[in-house]
Formats: sequence, C-alpha cells, structure tokens
Amino acid sequence: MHSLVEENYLKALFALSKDKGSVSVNDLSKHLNIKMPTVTNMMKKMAFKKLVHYESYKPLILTKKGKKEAALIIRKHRLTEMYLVEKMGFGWEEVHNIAEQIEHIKSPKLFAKMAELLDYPKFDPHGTPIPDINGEMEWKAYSKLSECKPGDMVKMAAVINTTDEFLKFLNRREIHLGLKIKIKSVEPFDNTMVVKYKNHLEETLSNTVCKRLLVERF
Amino acid sequence: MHSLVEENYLKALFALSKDKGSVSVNDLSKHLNIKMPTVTNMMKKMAFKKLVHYESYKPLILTKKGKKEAALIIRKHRLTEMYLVEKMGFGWEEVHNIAEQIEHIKSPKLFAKMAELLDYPKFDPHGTPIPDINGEMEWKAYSKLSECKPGDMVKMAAVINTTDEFLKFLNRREIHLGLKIKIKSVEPFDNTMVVKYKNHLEETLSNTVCKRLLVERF
DNA sequence: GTATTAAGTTAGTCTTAACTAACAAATTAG
DNA sequence: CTAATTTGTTAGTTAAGACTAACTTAATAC
Ligand SMILES: [Mn+2]
Ligand SMILES: [Mn+2]
Ligand SMILES: [Mn+2]
Ligand SMILES: [Mn+2]
Repeated sequence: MHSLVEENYLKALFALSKDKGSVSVNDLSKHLNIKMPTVTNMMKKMAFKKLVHYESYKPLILTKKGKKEAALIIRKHRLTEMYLVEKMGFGWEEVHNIAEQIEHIKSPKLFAKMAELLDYPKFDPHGTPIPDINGEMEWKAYSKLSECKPGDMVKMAAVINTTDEFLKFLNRREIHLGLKIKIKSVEPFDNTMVVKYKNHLEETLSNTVCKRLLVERF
Repeated sequence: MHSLVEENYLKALFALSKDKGSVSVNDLSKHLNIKMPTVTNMMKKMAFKKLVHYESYKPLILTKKGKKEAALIIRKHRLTEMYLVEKMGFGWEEVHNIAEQIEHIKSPKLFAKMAELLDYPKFDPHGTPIPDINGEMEWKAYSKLSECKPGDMVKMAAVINTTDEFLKFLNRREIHLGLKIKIKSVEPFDNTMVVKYKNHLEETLSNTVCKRLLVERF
C-alpha cells in the first residue's frame, strides 16, 4: 500500500498529464508546492515501485499501474464529494477539502457502500466523471459555454477549475448542474455573454466565467 | 493542531487513565505497541505542548487540555461509528477500523453535520457515551450482566471490549442493544448463565461473555 | 553557435517518529 | 536490607519526506 504522500504525487501526476501524457519535474514541483529535488527523489522511489517511468532529464510518465492507482484515488475523492452533497446536504463548494482527506481512507467497504447508496453515480457534484472500480473513466463531449453562439440553448453539464470562490459565485447567480441556459448575445470586444435562465432574464457572464462552464447543446 | 500520531497517544492516555487517573510509560508503550524510549520522548514533546504532565519516573497524567482534546477525538470516533451504522447500514462489528481513520479528519463541519443528521446522539453503536462538543461525557450506572441474579430482567445497554469476534459472536446469537434478557439460572461452579430473550428460550453464556455485557435492570 | 537562462540532479541537512543498546532508578522478593 | 527484577531514561541510529546549496544538462536567445 502507498503512503498518503505517494497518493498525492500520483494524483498530481495524473491531473497534470491529462493532455500531454507526461509531466515535467518542474510542473509537478509547482503543483504540489514541493521543491524540485524532493520531487526527483520521490520519482526515483515511485519508479522503483513501478508507478512512474523515470529517466534523468526526461518527462515523467505514469505507468499503467500508476494511472490505475491514481484513478482509484480520484474515484474515492469524487464518490466522497457526491456522497457529501447528495446524502449529507453539503454545498458543492464545501466538499473538496473534506474529500481531499477522506480519499486517503483505507476501506474498500466504505467506498463500496457510498457507491451503492448513491446508486453507482457516474459524475461528481461538479459534473466531473467518477472513475469506475477498474479506474476507467471517460469525459463526455461537452462544449465550453464560451464557445457557444447567440441563440444556442444549452444545459449546464460540468464546472472546470472548481475553486470555492467560483462555486460561490455560481451559487449567488443560482447556476447549477442541469440548468438550461439560453444565450442572448455575445459582446464581440471581450466575449462577455448575456444569458437567460430560470427567472434570471438577463445575466452577464465574463469570458473567464464562460470558459469554466461546460455545457451540452440540445 | 496535532499530528495523527499525537492524537493516537492522546486517545491511548485517555483510555488507559480511565480508572487510576494516570498511566505508566510501560502500559502506554504496550497499548500502542511502541517501545518505551519512543514513548518517553513523545511524552516530553507533549508535555511541552501542555497536553500531559510529565516528570521523570512519575506516572503520566493528562492535563485538562489533553483530556479535552482526547475526548474530542473520541467524540469524532464515536459519532463516525454511529453515522456508519445508522446512516450507511454497516454492522456494529464493521465500524471501528473505519472510525479509527476518520477520527483524524480535520473538518469541524463534517462532524457537526454527522451529529445533526443523527439528531445529536448520546451513545455510539456499542452503547458507549459520545462526548459532547466540550469534551464532556458521562457513563450511566450500568451493571455487568455477570453481576445479575437468576430471575432478574435486564436490558442490554452497552458492550465493553468490543472486538470484531465478540460482536460477531453476539450477532450469531441475535444479541443487540436494547434487547430484554431474563436470567434463568447461574451455574455456581463457573458462573455460566442460562438466559432467555426474544425467541431464544435457553441460551448459555459463559462468564467471559457476561462480564463484557453492560445492562440496565428494570 | 556560443552565451544565458531554465530545468533537473547531487550532496548534505533537518524533523518526526520510530528503533536498539546501555545505563539508572524504582520496585519487589527473599 | 540487600539482591534481583522491572521500569524508565539517555544516547545513538534509521527511514520518510521535506529543505538548501552547488553543480550539470537542456533549452532559448542573440
Ligand atoms: Mn474535488
Ligand atoms: Mn469534484
Ligand atoms: Mn471504536
Ligand atoms: Mn464504539
């Protein structure tokens, strides 16, 4: 079994290698707020454990094993977030820090029970997919709200870059997953959008916000 | 804030000093499965933090602060056990190890929510009292089943020395908290009891078992 | 294509929390 | 009351995971 520290390195490697498939020591160091020499050392240790492919001066690549174990920790994180929101009544802005701790609990039974009580959820409270018990996960083909055109009718599907502040911002505007939104207009200068939803007849959203909202067209 | 390790020393000190009010380094060492020199060192560190009164060669005594912090960890442990049983459907024999981990989660909100959802429970699934938010707790004046006499009618109130094996033993005999038990006879030689409850018309319980069951007379 | 800058590694140090070996104090036995 | 045993302490070591300082390799700039 891995230490809590190793689990956090795994998660960071997994998150950062989303696009390129590999991560630099520097990026990992910045993401974890841990100095580069410490990261190098840990990578050697994790290479020995077959969690990561490591060669001096080369980018870091998770092994198949490393990828699966990372996904299983993320599964525990997201199941926990969903459980806290659905079964305990927490807001979607309150659950990340608690899940960050509970994801390290060693108890297959606990997470199996959460999954069962939630009826095997596919998404967490932020619309992010929950990896299955084998560590498999797939994103649906969502669009960013920022890429939509005036007249489009869309449904809120997921939030990316989910900080407390951003989620509270969305709360204040009553924007939540599943919400149907109509795009009224787009300011060509700065791509600010004017949208309409529920009883909000004219809400203005900056491009910064719109780039963080994933939607389904329909 | 204290480390997970310090929290476990606090709990052990609290548990072991139940009767005498103090603990020997030796007892603590055995209880935690940690060698005596390590314990001595940690006691000096915790004395510096005002969690324990430490003087060379003298018994260890928790400070008021130490006692309160220990009780608050135990509160988290027992709230968790109760939550797992009442809200998630775990058996009373399954929850201790999970609670042993969750008790270290740093999130006042999580435990406040558990308490709220459980309607501020006073006892855990084993009948043990849950300390309140100020670390205050009191045991009711229960008797051991082993101290009861033939003819007595009692109600199961709590289990002491709650190992998985013992709790599974009770499960097999359908013995649970709140159960009404009538003492039919006591074998004078070894204090074995013959008892009757629900549809169990004649169940024989060894003295070892009876000493671990706390009951209320009525 | 060399010089500068950025990224990565090596070597050595620190802290926490464990250990063993050796010694000292306290307790218990005779 | 002394001797043996148990309990507790001191000193020194170890492993994990962090750090800084110094050096090396790779990338970028001119
Ligand atoms: Mn999260
Ligand atoms: Mn999430
Ligand atoms: Mn317990
Ligand atoms: Mn309990």
